[in-house]
Amino acid sequence: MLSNACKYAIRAMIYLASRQSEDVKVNIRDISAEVDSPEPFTAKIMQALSKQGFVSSLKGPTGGFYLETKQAETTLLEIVKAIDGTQVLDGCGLGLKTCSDAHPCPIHQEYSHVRQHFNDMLENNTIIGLAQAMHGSNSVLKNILTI
Amino acid sequence: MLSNACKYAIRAMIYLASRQSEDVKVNIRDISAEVDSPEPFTAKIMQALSKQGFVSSLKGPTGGFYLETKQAETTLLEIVKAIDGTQVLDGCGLGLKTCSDAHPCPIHQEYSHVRQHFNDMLENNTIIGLAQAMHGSNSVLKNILTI
DNA sequence: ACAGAAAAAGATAAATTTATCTTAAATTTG
DNA sequence: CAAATTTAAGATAAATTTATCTTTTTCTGT
Ligand code: FES
Ligand code: FES
Repeated sequence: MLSNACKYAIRAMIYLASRQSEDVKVNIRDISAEVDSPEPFTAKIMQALSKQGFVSSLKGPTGGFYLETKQAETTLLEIVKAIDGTQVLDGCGLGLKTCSDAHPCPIHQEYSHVRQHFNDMLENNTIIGLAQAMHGSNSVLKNILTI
Repeated sequence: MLSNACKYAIRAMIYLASRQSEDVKVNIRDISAEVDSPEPFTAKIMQALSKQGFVSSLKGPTGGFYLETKQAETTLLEIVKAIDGTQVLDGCGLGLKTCSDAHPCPIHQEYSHVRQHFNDMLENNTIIGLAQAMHGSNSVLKNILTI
Protein backbone atom coordinates (compact mmCIF):
# COMPACT_ATOMS: atom_id res chain seq x y z
CA MET A 1 0.00 0.00 0.00
CA LEU A 2 2.48 2.58 1.23
CA SER A 3 6.22 2.47 0.54
CA ASN A 4 8.66 1.66 3.33
CA ALA A 5 9.91 5.22 3.15
CA CYS A 6 6.41 6.52 3.80
CA LYS A 7 5.75 4.11 6.64
CA TYR A 8 9.03 5.07 8.31
CA ALA A 9 8.18 8.75 7.81
CA ILE A 10 4.81 8.41 9.52
CA ARG A 11 6.18 6.34 12.39
CA ALA A 12 9.04 8.79 12.89
CA MET A 13 6.72 11.78 12.93
CA ILE A 14 4.34 10.15 15.40
CA TYR A 15 7.31 9.43 17.61
CA LEU A 16 8.52 13.01 17.40
CA ALA A 17 5.02 14.20 18.28
CA SER A 18 4.94 11.91 21.28
CA ARG A 19 8.02 13.67 22.60
CA GLN A 20 6.96 17.14 21.56
CA SER A 21 6.04 18.26 25.07
CA GLU A 22 9.53 17.52 26.35
CA ASP A 23 10.88 20.30 24.19
CA VAL A 24 13.91 18.28 23.18
CA LYS A 25 15.35 17.52 19.78
CA VAL A 26 15.71 13.88 18.86
CA ASN A 27 18.63 12.58 16.86
CA ILE A 28 18.47 10.04 14.06
CA ARG A 29 19.91 7.27 16.20
CA ASP A 30 17.08 7.54 18.69
CA ILE A 31 14.41 7.91 16.05
CA SER A 32 15.44 4.82 14.13
CA ALA A 33 15.88 2.84 17.32
CA GLU A 34 12.40 3.80 18.53
CA VAL A 35 10.55 3.24 15.29
CA ASP A 36 12.69 0.29 14.21
CA SER A 37 13.92 1.60 10.88
CA PRO A 38 17.33 1.50 9.16
CA GLU A 39 19.32 4.47 10.38
CA PRO A 40 20.88 5.92 7.20
CA PHE A 41 17.69 5.40 5.22
CA THR A 42 15.69 7.10 7.95
CA ALA A 43 18.14 9.97 7.87
CA LYS A 44 17.43 10.45 4.19
CA ILE A 45 13.71 10.43 4.79
CA MET A 46 13.92 12.89 7.67
CA GLN A 47 16.00 15.10 5.41
CA ALA A 48 13.24 15.06 2.82
CA LEU A 49 10.57 15.78 5.43
CA SER A 50 12.66 18.62 6.72
CA LYS A 51 13.24 20.13 3.31
CA GLN A 52 9.50 20.08 2.69
CA GLY A 53 8.74 21.67 6.03
CA PHE A 54 7.01 18.73 7.70
CA VAL A 55 9.59 18.56 10.48
CA SER A 56 12.12 21.00 11.89
CA SER A 57 15.75 20.28 12.60
CA LEU A 58 18.79 21.75 14.20
CA LYS A 59 22.40 20.72 13.70
CA GLY A 60 25.08 20.37 16.29
CA PRO A 61 25.19 18.98 19.82
CA THR A 62 21.74 18.75 21.45
CA GLY A 63 20.43 19.18 17.93
CA GLY A 64 18.13 16.82 16.11
CA PHE A 65 14.61 16.71 14.75
CA TYR A 66 11.47 18.09 16.36
CA LEU A 67 7.97 19.24 15.54
CA GLU A 68 6.48 22.65 15.92
CA THR A 69 2.87 22.82 17.03
CA LYS A 70 1.62 23.41 13.53
CA GLN A 71 3.73 20.60 12.06
CA ALA A 72 2.24 18.15 14.53
CA GLU A 73 -1.13 18.84 12.95
CA THR A 74 -0.01 17.42 9.61
CA THR A 75 -2.41 14.79 8.29
CA LEU A 76 -1.26 11.40 7.06
CA LEU A 77 -2.62 12.38 3.66
CA GLU A 78 -0.14 15.22 3.35
CA ILE A 79 2.76 12.96 4.22
CA VAL A 80 1.68 10.27 1.79
CA LYS A 81 1.34 12.81 -1.00
CA ALA A 82 4.78 14.20 -0.22
CA ILE A 83 6.60 10.86 -0.05
CA ASP A 84 4.68 8.45 -2.27
CA GLY A 85 2.81 10.79 -4.56
CA THR A 86 -0.84 10.59 -5.57
CA GLN A 87 -0.96 7.38 -7.61
CA VAL A 88 -2.11 5.28 -4.67
CA LEU A 89 -4.65 7.97 -3.76
CA ASP A 90 -6.32 8.54 -7.10
CA GLY A 91 -4.88 6.10 -9.62
CA CYS A 92 -6.75 3.30 -11.35
CA GLY A 93 -6.79 0.02 -9.43
CA LEU A 94 -6.01 -1.92 -12.57
CA GLY A 95 -3.33 0.47 -13.77
CA LEU A 96 -5.12 2.29 -16.57
CA LYS A 97 -3.47 5.58 -17.40
CA THR A 98 -6.45 7.54 -16.20
CA CYS A 99 -9.17 6.70 -13.74
CA SER A 100 -12.44 8.25 -14.81
CA ASP A 101 -16.16 7.66 -14.75
CA ALA A 102 -16.19 8.21 -18.49
CA HIS A 103 -13.77 5.37 -19.29
CA PRO A 104 -13.88 3.15 -16.21
CA CYS A 105 -12.03 -0.10 -15.80
CA PRO A 106 -14.13 -3.09 -14.70
CA ILE A 107 -13.50 -2.51 -11.01
CA HIS A 108 -13.79 1.27 -11.11
CA GLN A 109 -16.97 1.64 -9.05
CA GLU A 110 -15.98 -0.61 -6.20
CA TYR A 111 -12.33 0.30 -6.18
CA SER A 112 -13.14 4.01 -6.06
CA HIS A 113 -15.02 3.42 -2.85
CA VAL A 114 -12.15 1.55 -1.24
CA ARG A 115 -9.78 4.27 -2.34
CA GLN A 116 -12.06 6.95 -0.97
CA HIS A 117 -12.26 5.11 2.32
CA PHE A 118 -8.45 5.04 2.39
CA ASN A 119 -8.18 8.75 1.53
CA ASP A 120 -10.68 9.63 4.25
CA MET A 121 -8.76 7.68 6.83
CA LEU A 122 -5.53 9.46 5.88
CA GLU A 123 -7.17 12.86 5.87
CA ASN A 124 -8.94 12.40 9.21
CA ASN A 125 -5.82 11.49 11.12
CA THR A 126 -3.19 13.95 12.21
CA ILE A 127 0.21 13.09 13.60
CA ILE A 128 -0.57 14.69 16.96
CA GLY A 129 -3.94 12.98 17.15
CA LEU A 130 -2.38 9.57 16.64
CA ALA A 131 0.41 10.33 19.09
CA GLN A 132 -2.10 11.28 21.77
CA ALA A 133 -4.33 8.28 21.10
CA MET A 134 -1.24 6.12 21.40
CA HIS A 135 -0.56 7.39 24.88
CA GLY A 136 -3.86 6.28 26.33
CA SER A 137 -3.74 2.86 24.72
CA ASN A 138 -1.53 -0.14 24.15
CA SER A 139 -0.51 1.08 20.71
CA VAL A 140 3.09 0.78 19.59
CA LEU A 141 5.41 2.10 16.89
CA LYS A 142 7.54 -1.00 16.69
CA ASN A 143 6.87 -4.52 17.75
CA ILE A 144 9.54 -6.68 19.13
CA LEU A 145 7.74 -9.95 18.65
CA THR A 146 6.63 -11.32 21.99
CA ILE A 147 4.64 -14.26 20.74
CA MET B 1 -1.68 -0.85 -4.14
CA LEU B 2 -1.18 -3.77 -6.50
CA SER B 3 2.02 -4.43 -8.44
CA ASN B 4 2.10 -3.93 -12.19
CA ALA B 5 2.43 -7.67 -12.59
CA CYS B 6 -0.80 -8.21 -10.70
CA LYS B 7 -2.67 -5.50 -12.58
CA TYR B 8 -1.57 -6.98 -15.90
CA ALA B 9 -2.59 -10.44 -14.69
CA ILE B 10 -6.09 -9.30 -13.80
CA ARG B 11 -6.56 -7.34 -17.00
CA ALA B 12 -5.30 -10.28 -19.06
CA MET B 13 -7.61 -12.74 -17.33
CA ILE B 14 -10.65 -10.48 -17.77
CA TYR B 15 -9.77 -10.21 -21.43
CA LEU B 16 -9.47 -13.98 -21.78
CA ALA B 17 -12.82 -14.37 -20.05
CA SER B 18 -14.41 -11.90 -22.43
CA ARG B 19 -13.38 -14.15 -25.32
CA GLN B 20 -14.16 -17.39 -23.57
CA SER B 21 -17.35 -18.06 -25.52
CA GLU B 22 -15.49 -17.94 -28.84
CA ASP B 23 -13.65 -21.09 -27.90
CA VAL B 24 -10.38 -19.79 -29.27
CA LYS B 25 -6.94 -19.58 -27.72
CA VAL B 26 -5.38 -16.17 -27.54
CA ASN B 27 -1.67 -15.62 -28.03
CA ILE B 28 0.54 -13.29 -26.03
CA ARG B 29 0.74 -10.73 -28.80
CA ASP B 30 -3.02 -10.26 -28.80
CA ILE B 31 -3.29 -10.27 -25.02
CA SER B 32 -0.70 -7.59 -24.51
CA ALA B 33 -2.08 -5.52 -27.35
CA GLU B 34 -5.58 -5.67 -25.90
CA VAL B 35 -4.69 -4.98 -22.29
CA ASP B 36 -1.85 -2.60 -23.13
CA SER B 37 0.96 -4.38 -21.32
CA PRO B 38 4.59 -5.08 -22.29
CA GLU B 39 4.67 -8.29 -24.28
CA PRO B 40 7.61 -10.24 -22.79
CA PHE B 41 6.68 -9.25 -19.26
CA THR B 42 3.12 -10.30 -19.85
CA ALA B 43 4.39 -13.62 -21.18
CA LYS B 44 6.21 -14.19 -17.89
CA ILE B 45 3.10 -13.39 -15.92
CA MET B 46 0.89 -15.65 -18.03
CA GLN B 47 3.45 -18.39 -17.53
CA ALA B 48 3.15 -17.99 -13.78
CA LEU B 49 -0.65 -17.95 -13.92
CA SER B 50 -0.56 -21.06 -16.04
CA LYS B 51 1.82 -22.90 -13.75
CA GLN B 52 -0.48 -22.15 -10.83
CA GLY B 53 -3.55 -23.31 -12.73
CA PHE B 54 -5.32 -19.97 -13.07
CA VAL B 55 -5.23 -20.11 -16.86
CA SER B 56 -4.82 -22.91 -19.39
CA SER B 57 -2.50 -22.88 -22.34
CA LEU B 58 -1.63 -24.82 -25.41
CA LYS B 59 1.55 -24.59 -27.43
CA GLY B 60 1.90 -24.64 -31.16
CA PRO B 61 -0.06 -23.08 -34.01
CA THR B 62 -3.58 -22.02 -33.04
CA GLY B 63 -2.34 -22.37 -29.49
CA GLY B 64 -2.39 -19.73 -26.81
CA PHE B 65 -4.03 -19.00 -23.50
CA TYR B 66 -7.63 -19.62 -22.54
CA LEU B 67 -9.88 -20.07 -19.53
CA GLU B 68 -11.88 -23.09 -18.58
CA THR B 69 -15.28 -22.45 -17.03
CA LYS B 70 -14.01 -23.03 -13.55
CA GLN B 71 -10.95 -20.81 -14.05
CA ALA B 72 -13.17 -17.92 -15.11
CA GLU B 73 -14.73 -18.06 -11.67
CA THR B 74 -11.44 -17.14 -10.00
CA THR B 75 -11.80 -14.19 -7.65
CA LEU B 76 -9.49 -11.20 -7.74
CA LEU B 77 -8.46 -12.13 -4.23
CA GLU B 78 -6.99 -15.43 -5.39
CA ILE B 79 -5.01 -13.73 -8.13
CA VAL B 80 -3.66 -11.07 -5.81
CA LYS B 81 -2.58 -13.69 -3.30
CA ALA B 82 -0.85 -15.67 -6.02
CA ILE B 83 1.01 -12.76 -7.60
CA ASP B 84 1.55 -10.18 -4.85
CA GLY B 85 1.26 -12.27 -1.71
CA THR B 86 -0.72 -11.43 1.40
CA GLN B 87 1.16 -8.42 2.77
CA VAL B 88 -1.20 -5.92 1.15
CA LEU B 89 -4.18 -7.99 2.35
CA ASP B 90 -3.32 -8.45 5.99
CA GLY B 91 -0.11 -6.55 6.75
CA CYS B 92 0.21 -3.57 9.07
CA GLY B 93 -0.44 -0.23 7.40
CA LEU B 94 2.59 1.29 9.09
CA GLY B 95 4.85 -1.69 8.41
CA LEU B 96 5.03 -3.33 11.83
CA LYS B 97 6.12 -6.93 11.59
CA THR B 98 2.77 -8.17 12.81
CA CYS B 99 -0.66 -6.62 12.69
CA SER B 100 -2.64 -7.56 15.75
CA ASP B 101 -5.28 -6.23 18.11
CA ALA B 102 -2.95 -7.07 20.98
CA HIS B 103 -0.11 -4.83 19.79
CA PRO B 104 -1.76 -2.40 17.40
CA CYS B 105 -0.03 0.45 15.63
CA PRO B 106 -1.69 3.86 15.95
CA ILE B 107 -3.77 3.46 12.79
CA HIS B 108 -4.66 -0.18 13.33
CA GLN B 109 -8.41 0.23 13.90
CA GLU B 110 -9.12 2.46 10.97
CA TYR B 111 -6.64 0.86 8.63
CA SER B 112 -8.05 -2.60 9.33
CA HIS B 113 -11.41 -1.40 8.11
CA VAL B 114 -10.02 -0.03 4.89
CA ARG B 115 -8.10 -3.23 4.35
CA GLN B 116 -11.19 -5.30 5.03
CA HIS B 117 -13.12 -3.21 2.55
CA PHE B 118 -10.39 -3.92 -0.01
CA ASN B 119 -10.37 -7.64 0.76
CA ASP B 120 -14.15 -7.80 0.42
CA MET B 121 -14.05 -6.10 -2.93
CA LEU B 122 -11.43 -8.53 -4.20
CA GLU B 123 -13.29 -11.53 -2.87
CA ASN B 124 -16.67 -10.49 -4.23
CA ASN B 125 -15.47 -10.07 -7.79
CA THR B 126 -14.76 -12.92 -10.15
CA ILE B 127 -13.05 -12.67 -13.49
CA ILE B 128 -16.13 -13.82 -15.38
CA GLY B 129 -18.36 -11.47 -13.43
CA LEU B 130 -16.22 -8.48 -14.34
CA ALA B 131 -15.95 -9.61 -17.96
CA GLN B 132 -19.72 -9.84 -18.25
CA ALA B 133 -20.31 -6.52 -16.51
CA MET B 134 -17.84 -4.99 -18.91
CA HIS B 135 -19.87 -6.12 -21.90
CA GLY B 136 -23.01 -4.28 -20.90
CA SER B 137 -21.19 -1.06 -20.03
CA ASN B 138 -18.62 1.39 -21.26
CA SER B 139 -15.85 -0.25 -19.27
CA VAL B 140 -12.45 -0.75 -20.82
CA LEU B 141 -9.24 -2.72 -20.23
CA LYS B 142 -6.93 -0.12 -21.71
CA ASN B 143 -7.43 3.51 -22.35
CA ILE B 144 -5.88 5.19 -25.27
CA LEU B 145 -6.22 8.70 -24.02
CA THR B 146 -8.85 10.54 -26.02
CA ILE B 147 -8.94 13.71 -24.01
C1' DA C 1 8.13 -35.92 -41.98
C1' DC C 2 8.37 -30.91 -42.06
C1' DA C 3 7.79 -26.07 -41.45
C1' DG C 4 5.86 -22.77 -38.83
C1' DA C 5 3.66 -21.08 -34.66
C1' DA C 6 3.31 -20.64 -30.08
C1' DA C 7 4.25 -21.25 -25.01
C1' DA C 8 8.03 -22.45 -21.57
C1' DA C 9 12.23 -21.65 -19.64
C1' DG C 10 16.28 -19.39 -18.65
C1' DA C 11 19.51 -15.64 -18.98
C1' DT C 12 20.12 -10.80 -19.04
C1' DA C 13 19.21 -5.93 -18.47
C1' DA C 14 16.98 -1.60 -16.96
C1' DA C 15 14.54 0.99 -13.51
C1' DT C 16 13.08 1.80 -9.03
C1' DT C 17 13.23 1.34 -4.26
C1' DT C 18 15.79 0.51 -0.32
C1' DA C 19 19.84 0.99 2.06
C1' DT C 20 24.61 2.44 3.19
C1' DC C 21 28.82 5.18 3.20
C1' DT C 22 31.54 9.38 3.05
C1' DT C 23 32.23 14.08 3.34
C1' DA C 24 30.67 18.75 4.38
C1' DA C 25 28.33 22.21 7.06
C1' DA C 26 26.37 23.94 11.24
C1' DT C 27 25.89 24.34 16.13
C1' DT C 28 26.87 23.84 21.03
C1' DT C 29 29.77 23.55 24.90
C1' DG C 30 33.94 23.89 27.30
C1' DC D 1 38.64 29.06 19.45
C1' DA D 2 38.54 24.03 19.38
C1' DA D 3 36.44 19.76 19.76
C1' DA D 4 32.56 17.11 19.58
C1' DT D 5 28.01 16.27 17.88
C1' DT D 6 24.59 16.33 14.72
C1' DT D 7 22.05 17.24 10.31
C1' DA D 8 22.76 17.88 5.14
C1' DA D 9 24.27 16.41 0.95
C1' DG D 10 26.12 13.53 -2.34
C1' DA D 11 27.97 9.23 -3.98
C1' DT D 12 27.53 4.38 -4.01
C1' DA D 13 25.59 -0.17 -3.46
C1' DA D 14 22.16 -3.87 -2.78
C1' DA D 15 17.62 -5.68 -3.54
C1' DT D 16 13.44 -5.84 -5.85
C1' DT D 17 10.48 -5.06 -9.57
C1' DT D 18 9.92 -4.46 -14.25
C1' DA D 19 11.17 -5.57 -18.69
C1' DT D 20 13.63 -7.82 -22.56
C1' DC D 21 16.13 -11.31 -25.18
C1' DT D 22 17.37 -16.01 -26.55
C1' DT D 23 16.81 -20.73 -26.75
C1' DT D 24 14.05 -24.85 -26.21
C1' DT D 25 9.97 -27.54 -26.32
C1' DT D 26 5.51 -28.62 -27.98
C1' DC D 27 1.97 -28.67 -31.10
C1' DT D 28 -0.65 -28.04 -35.69
C1' DG D 29 -1.50 -28.29 -40.39
C1' DT D 30 0.21 -29.50 -44.69
S1 FES E 1 -10.64 3.38 -13.99
FE1 FES E 1 -9.83 1.77 -12.81
S2 FES E 1 -10.30 2.40 -10.83
FE2 FES E 1 -11.14 4.03 -11.97
S1 FES F 1 -0.91 -3.14 13.59
FE1 FES F 1 -0.76 -1.62 12.07
S2 FES F 1 -2.54 -1.99 10.92
FE2 FES F 1 -2.71 -3.49 12.47
